[in-house]
Amino acid sequence: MSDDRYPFQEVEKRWRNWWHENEIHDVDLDTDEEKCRYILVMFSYPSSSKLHIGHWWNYAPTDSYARFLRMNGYKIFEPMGFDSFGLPAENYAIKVGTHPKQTTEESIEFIEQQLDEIGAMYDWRYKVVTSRPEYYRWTQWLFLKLYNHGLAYQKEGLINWCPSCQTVLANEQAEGGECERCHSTVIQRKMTQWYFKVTEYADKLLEGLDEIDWPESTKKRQQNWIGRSEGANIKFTLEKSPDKYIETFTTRPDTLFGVTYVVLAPENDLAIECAEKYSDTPEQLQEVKDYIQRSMQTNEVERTSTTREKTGVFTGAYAMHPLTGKRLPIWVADYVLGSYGTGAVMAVPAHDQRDFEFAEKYELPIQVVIRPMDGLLEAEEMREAYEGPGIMMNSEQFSGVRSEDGKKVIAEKLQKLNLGGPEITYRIRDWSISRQRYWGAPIPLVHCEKCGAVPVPESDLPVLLPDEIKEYRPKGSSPLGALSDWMDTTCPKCGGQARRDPDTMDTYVCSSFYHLRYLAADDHEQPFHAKRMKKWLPIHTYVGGPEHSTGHLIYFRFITRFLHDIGLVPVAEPAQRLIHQGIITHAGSRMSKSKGNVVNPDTFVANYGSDVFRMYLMFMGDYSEGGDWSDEGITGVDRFINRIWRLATRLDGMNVDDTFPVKGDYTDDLYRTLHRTIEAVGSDLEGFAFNTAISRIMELINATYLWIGEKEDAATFKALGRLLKVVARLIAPLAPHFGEEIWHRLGGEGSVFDQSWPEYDPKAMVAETITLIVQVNGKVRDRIEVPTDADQETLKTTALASEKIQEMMQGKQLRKAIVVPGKLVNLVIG
RNA sequence: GCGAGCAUGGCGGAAUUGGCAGACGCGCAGGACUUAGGAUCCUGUACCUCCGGGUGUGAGGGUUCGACUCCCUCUGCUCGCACCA
Repeated sequence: MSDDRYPFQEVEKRWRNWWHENEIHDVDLDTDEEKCRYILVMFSYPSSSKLHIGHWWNYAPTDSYARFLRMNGYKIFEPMGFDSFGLPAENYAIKVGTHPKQTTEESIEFIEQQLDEIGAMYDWRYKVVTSRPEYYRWTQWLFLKLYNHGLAYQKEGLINWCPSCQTVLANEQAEGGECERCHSTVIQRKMTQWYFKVTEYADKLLEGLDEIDWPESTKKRQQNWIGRSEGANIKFTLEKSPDKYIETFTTRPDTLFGVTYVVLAPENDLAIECAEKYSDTPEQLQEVKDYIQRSMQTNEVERTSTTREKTGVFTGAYAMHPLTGKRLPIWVADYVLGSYGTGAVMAVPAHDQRDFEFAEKYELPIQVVIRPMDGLLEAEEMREAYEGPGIMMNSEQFSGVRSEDGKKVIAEKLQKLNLGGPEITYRIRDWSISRQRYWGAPIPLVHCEKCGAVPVPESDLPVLLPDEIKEYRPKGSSPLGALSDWMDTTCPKCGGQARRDPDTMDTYVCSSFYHLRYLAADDHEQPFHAKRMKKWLPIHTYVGGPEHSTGHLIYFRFITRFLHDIGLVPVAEPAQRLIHQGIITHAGSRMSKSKGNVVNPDTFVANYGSDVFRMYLMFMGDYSEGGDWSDEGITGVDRFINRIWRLATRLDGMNVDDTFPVKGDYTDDLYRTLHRTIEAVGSDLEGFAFNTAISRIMELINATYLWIGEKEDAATFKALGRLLKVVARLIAPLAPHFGEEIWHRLGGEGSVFDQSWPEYDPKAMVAETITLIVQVNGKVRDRIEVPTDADQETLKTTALASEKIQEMMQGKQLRKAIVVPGKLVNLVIG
């Protein structure tokens, strides 16, 4: 390593210390400043003590963006904290055989140091750590608020159970029937659990999507996840017990006359009841029981596979058609889900493919009631269901009505008969939040024999998670349940004997309000800080992975809206703009230990420095698309930094004034490039286009090298110094230590991050001449220098006057000339 | 199965939204400096070529004076959703 190399080790350490000592990153949350922006990146969970490349990819560019805004005159709040409760932290503790509190606190300390190495502007005075009592006190407070507003409730129901993690999972954590953490197959279990009524907010969450600047794909995913369906609720009374009925939900009430049977989900308790009490053929009971037993054991993935052949059994009972009174056999089949709608459907084989397949298999009748607008439909000739719109037929007085209108009319008719009516159903389920694990916020509730479930009074919060626990490993029920000292308590209502709720809360509860808590992290008296929220919310830009689209990003919108509705938070939507980071691959595939292609940031930070490492990450590709890591590629950024370094060190000992570069001191070309670069870097950074921002600065430096050549005179150096002072500001957000170093080396006063972003002059970006492209029949044939302000006619005649063009025109006719001012002339000849 | 996105040199990737394809970087080649160069600086680098030019943005077609960009068909990859009634 030669002497003139940029000494990043010393420089980076020096500036980090200087920033800390001079409180450069401290933000005054109570400022009166108007221009304030809250920039947030999703916090990390300390599952070990090392930052991986994904963390860098997430945090460094976000920080660069925040620094850029700061230089544009904004006060920036860019906090960081730790999502330290939950499975990753706990599993790590179990792996190393140490108490989770200890491993978590140690990890946090290490990670904090490593985060510091990134050189981000975090103001650690506003750190949140979700596993500390001063934080989870408010997690519990939130639970009580939801409880008091009727949005937290307890019920027995089927839940997702991960046999390996030994805990309940929310639907969002068990997508595809797999545990989000360990990828074990999730099984269904009946348990009593606490739920938050996110379903109550389904419509509000959908509507809110229109107001926010989030990726369309993410909005779509949330829409699908919430899954709003408009339709009707229809009741089918039981033949043998007319006061009882089966409730179904359908989006196609217009097909009601085509119902030929009714299907119950195996989970529906009516199934056994029908077979037991209302069956014509009671001997089938055992068969029904066996079927239900079997399908309950089938796992979710298998059961919901679309390719699987449908199965079912007849219960022996019949229901009555609400309008015709016809007898309809009641079946049990597992293609009907217990968790959606009412857990029962009216089957219309002619107009629903699933019912069609089932009817074919079990030889149930197919009744056509909708015909296409311009055709006929015969049941005997059908190969598949007709699911399109059309005209109602075989539907008594409704025949001839268009199916779209029929939906409404039928639903209204049923409402009059008190046999149903219009209904909206959602796919989203209430959020189950009880976890049978140790490392989480205890649910602030006690169970009293006399009074039932009683919330812990707010003044008694936090309900501390006991440290003294021998066995915190999961065992199927909460480890806290075995701590009788902790479990036994008195009822806050009657003072009698009571037991605590042994479960802890899902960590998504912790992260559902952390963005609000950051703003009051120094305040231990109240959960939120009204004045600061008014100033700083909503989050201007929120950065995190797309994998949180239907988890955290729904919960944190839900909780923010809830708190807004009860008047505690000034905004309904937490984040105005959302940006997803892409995935960093290596050698073309995702990094994983098993593939052995994991890139360790520490190695590269040690060899090239934090700035070069973060800048190469940003240079690799589009932020939202990610990029492919290359061990060789990083040398390009390293060279680039050193090229600037060598220019700057030429000026050592020289006094550089603060004058902005003056036109005549450079070649016109370089001067123009300077202004163009300032403009482009600014707009690129605003749009998170770090890769092109960096390449622009590279171009400027390349042009500077060509301009300076061997020149060493004082005037040139003076001009170079002024130019580099602009470069220092341009590069500072991307390479903070380096930017600060260059700034000071050139005699800059104060932190470079307190300087204003350089201004460009639009006039200076325009050259006096442009290269006119002359095309013949769409192909480039000549390039001519012309004055920038030449009018269309001049451009045309200039093009026609070209020798090359004259040659090509020999014996041909000019048919048309398209002139694009400032760009090209296309001559159509033939 | 349904839906979305993507496909550009040896490689990572640009392209002001219909107007010079390949910016910037890696790699490679040549030159300069040098005891030396795996440092640095400069030049070149899509492909073919009879040196006139011709061909090129996954494949095929279309719209247009003009298409990486818009439309249709197909192929491949990535990611969602997946019996939601």
